[in-house]
Amino acid sequence: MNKIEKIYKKLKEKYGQPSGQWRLWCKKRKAKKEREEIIIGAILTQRTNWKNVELALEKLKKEKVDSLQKIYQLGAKRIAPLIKSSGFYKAKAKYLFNLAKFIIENYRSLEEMKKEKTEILREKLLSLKGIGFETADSILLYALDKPIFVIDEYTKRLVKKEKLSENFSYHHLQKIFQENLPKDFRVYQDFHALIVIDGKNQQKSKTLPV
DNA sequence: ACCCAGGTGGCCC
DNA sequence: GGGCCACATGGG
Repeated sequence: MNKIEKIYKKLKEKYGQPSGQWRLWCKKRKAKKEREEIIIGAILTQRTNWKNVELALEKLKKEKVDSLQKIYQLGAKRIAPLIKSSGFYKAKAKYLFNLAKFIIENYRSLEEMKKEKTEILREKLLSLKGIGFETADSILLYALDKPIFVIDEYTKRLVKKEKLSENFSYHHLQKIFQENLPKDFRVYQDFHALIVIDGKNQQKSKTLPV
């Protein structure tokens, strides 16, 4: 067992079977198992507290804007006021609309989208404005169950802490994780979820008085 | 009153 | 390839 796998095992022992915890942590997002909401959340959470994203998702739900189709119909201008709480809301409204438009016009549904080859899909997502590596990979992994490891701020902190690499470029870190783990989207989903849970846990203990 | 949060694009050198 | 800034809100 390599070092990466050991860390995965350790986190699993510490926090239990992750999917349950993950679901607990982002209840709203996973409870309904709405893949479209995962996609919407992936945009809204950019450089933003998850709490503020939740407020925006609730607002969208309240206004019955609960699908990519609806976002596509409404357009960016009408989406913007609904997602204010997530910050950068004018930009994010455009990004969301563009993404919804891309998916609806090219695939009509996520099931159809899923059939496209992962590498092609990734390229296409990355070509959209507002979708960078992390957002593209989050969509591929969590909304489409593609075996692509997501690198985010928490993952970088883990790499630093465990001294897994000196090179912190996105591509390099992604390569390290993917080469040292079975190519299984469930493993990637669970592991990344655990990294986030552990990261938030560390943050919390850091702010508490000693 | 500050400071931060699960990023991204545009511009500069 | 890397450094810096705008994008904006809600919570500690």
